[in-house]
Amino acid sequence: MIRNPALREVPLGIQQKYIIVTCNYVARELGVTKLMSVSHAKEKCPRLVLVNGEDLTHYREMSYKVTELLMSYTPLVERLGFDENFVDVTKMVEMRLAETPESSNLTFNGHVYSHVSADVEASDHARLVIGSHIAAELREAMHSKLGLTGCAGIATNKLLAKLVSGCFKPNQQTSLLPENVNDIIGCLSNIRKVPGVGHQTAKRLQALGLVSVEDLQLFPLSDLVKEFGGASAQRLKNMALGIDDSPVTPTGAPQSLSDEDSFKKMSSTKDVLEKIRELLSSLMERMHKDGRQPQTIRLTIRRYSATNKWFSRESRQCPIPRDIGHSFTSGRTEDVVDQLVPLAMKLFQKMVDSSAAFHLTLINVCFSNLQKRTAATSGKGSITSFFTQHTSPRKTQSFSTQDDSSQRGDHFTDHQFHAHSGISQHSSQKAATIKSPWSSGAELHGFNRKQSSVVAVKDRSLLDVSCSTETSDLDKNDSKVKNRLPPNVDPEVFRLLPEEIQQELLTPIYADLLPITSLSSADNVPNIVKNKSSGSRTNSQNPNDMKEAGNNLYSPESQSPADAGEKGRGVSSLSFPFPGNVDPQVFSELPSDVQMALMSEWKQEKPVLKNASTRKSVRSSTTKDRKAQAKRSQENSLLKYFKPS
DNA sequence: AAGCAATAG
DNA sequence: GGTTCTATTGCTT
Repeated sequence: MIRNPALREVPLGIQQKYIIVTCNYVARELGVTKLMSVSHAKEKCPRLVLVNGEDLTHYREMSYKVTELLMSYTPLVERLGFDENFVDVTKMVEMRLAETPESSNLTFNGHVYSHVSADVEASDHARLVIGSHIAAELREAMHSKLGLTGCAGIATNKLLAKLVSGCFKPNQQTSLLPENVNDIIGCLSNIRKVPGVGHQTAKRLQALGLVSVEDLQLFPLSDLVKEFGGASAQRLKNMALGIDDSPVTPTGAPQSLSDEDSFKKMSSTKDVLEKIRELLSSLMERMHKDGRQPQTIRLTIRRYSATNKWFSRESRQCPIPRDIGHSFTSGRTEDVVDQLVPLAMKLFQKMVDSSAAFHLTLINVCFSNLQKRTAATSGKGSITSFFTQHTSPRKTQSFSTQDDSSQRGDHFTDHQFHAHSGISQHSSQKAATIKSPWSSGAELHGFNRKQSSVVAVKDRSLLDVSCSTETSDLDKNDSKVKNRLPPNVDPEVFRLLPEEIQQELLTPIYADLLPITSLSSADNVPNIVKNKSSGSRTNSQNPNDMKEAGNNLYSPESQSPADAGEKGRGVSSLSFPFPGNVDPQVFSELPSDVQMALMSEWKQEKPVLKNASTRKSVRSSTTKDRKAQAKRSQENSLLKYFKPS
């Protein structure tokens, strides 16, 4: 965050080690790009002002302030990195819709993908329109309360919200209509641009001859299954079609805190010890503010290798002994550090034979398995007290109401309008892939971050807001499955029934007698808005007026999936073990993605369902449990009853 | 539970 | 695609 307005007018670069991880627009105009080496940048722009961005403290803190601000509107906020958030605004949209008169002026706030927004018949997209208004409000709140600008994308699922968020860059927002889904995703020239498809996956796809999204859309699912297994294959295919039923899962407090440093060369045990002590000290300070206690410590290293195979990190971890854990609470952090250093050195020795020569290029120390402290001591408006408080009253909800997931978008801006006529597909794609830029706004700031974000600039943060809007049409296979359960049967109750009874309830014949739950009413599709903020803080903002945001959490409701699945095809031709307790008739009527998931499980490829509820873990359930729960409620607890015994 | 790969910003 | 500094999820043992 650049607090000094004067720096906004000067070419500025954020430096980490010998690299410019990001820079403002002024610098860009002078030829500086992200990830450029400092020496190269200086050649291009001798007057480039450099700011060290290795310490992420302020950036991280601002990042959480953004998430907290969004959570003051709804608990359904999922972080993606430090500068993006997905917000499921389905419920908010429904509430507003219920109280908006038929005749109100419905017009999109911001851009509408591939349309001139004023020309769109907004009444056909009431939910998305409301979602766009909410996104604008969230962006405005970020600006007025935190001094940040950013982008937002409003769509019916996370994948789409993210893709559309980058269409209009600095500080703007864009909504995606269901009829334009294929326009935004189908024309991506490279599959790599699809969120979730990284290098490795792209390589494997390329080996199959698939490069563009369209290639993937047209590729037979059965062939994809051979390469990736059922569950992954279906996920890939769905993504290529713009289908994403993953829920916006509240992130909550972080599950681990780590600190690392990279260097050209470290080859003495003494240096290693000093570095470990340094990393532990700063980590302890963070842990102290967090208020929780780690139960596990992990040390990671990266060794130099001539074969430029920078990759691979190696790590060793171990539990933190009880007694040390105790001094955590009361003790001064430096005392704890003194006790942890030898522990960490033991881990180091497990990986490196210090009697021989070694050459490290990075050391990372991580605290994980974070446990809440006993009530008395926590307190203070720390970040985590905010997140941990509501750990959960999340009740799983019943199927029939489905609300679901949303997506996100990014960009903030004050709205605008637009004019532009068709957005060129190509250019928009490009923007989308670049993604996270913080764009700085034109007027207020100037920082822009793009992909790698990291950084240093503390000010900026971003968020994605997702909201839901209309759904309609996609028939969701999920809905069909859900509909197999009598509407008045609570799924949680259902799963407690004896298996035979369950089977009976699921028998097609029986199912046909059941009333179809109301849902398919066309309007249940969720929308998602995603928001990204970019940041620079406007100048006179008072950074400390956040007070405790914490307490206004609403009790979360579970979400349900929103999108449609795709028509499955020849799943039955595959050979796989068919568990005896499964009725083939029932199986054949399941949506293809569910069939795939089950088959994967039977084949033990990719278990789709994780450990079912039987975990009585002592540890406070946090994000993970919440995710599992969200997923369960979304995936339909029916699946587990098909597991082979 | 430990370690690592993949993905992300 | 890699650079930096994180963080999460899901595999495999």
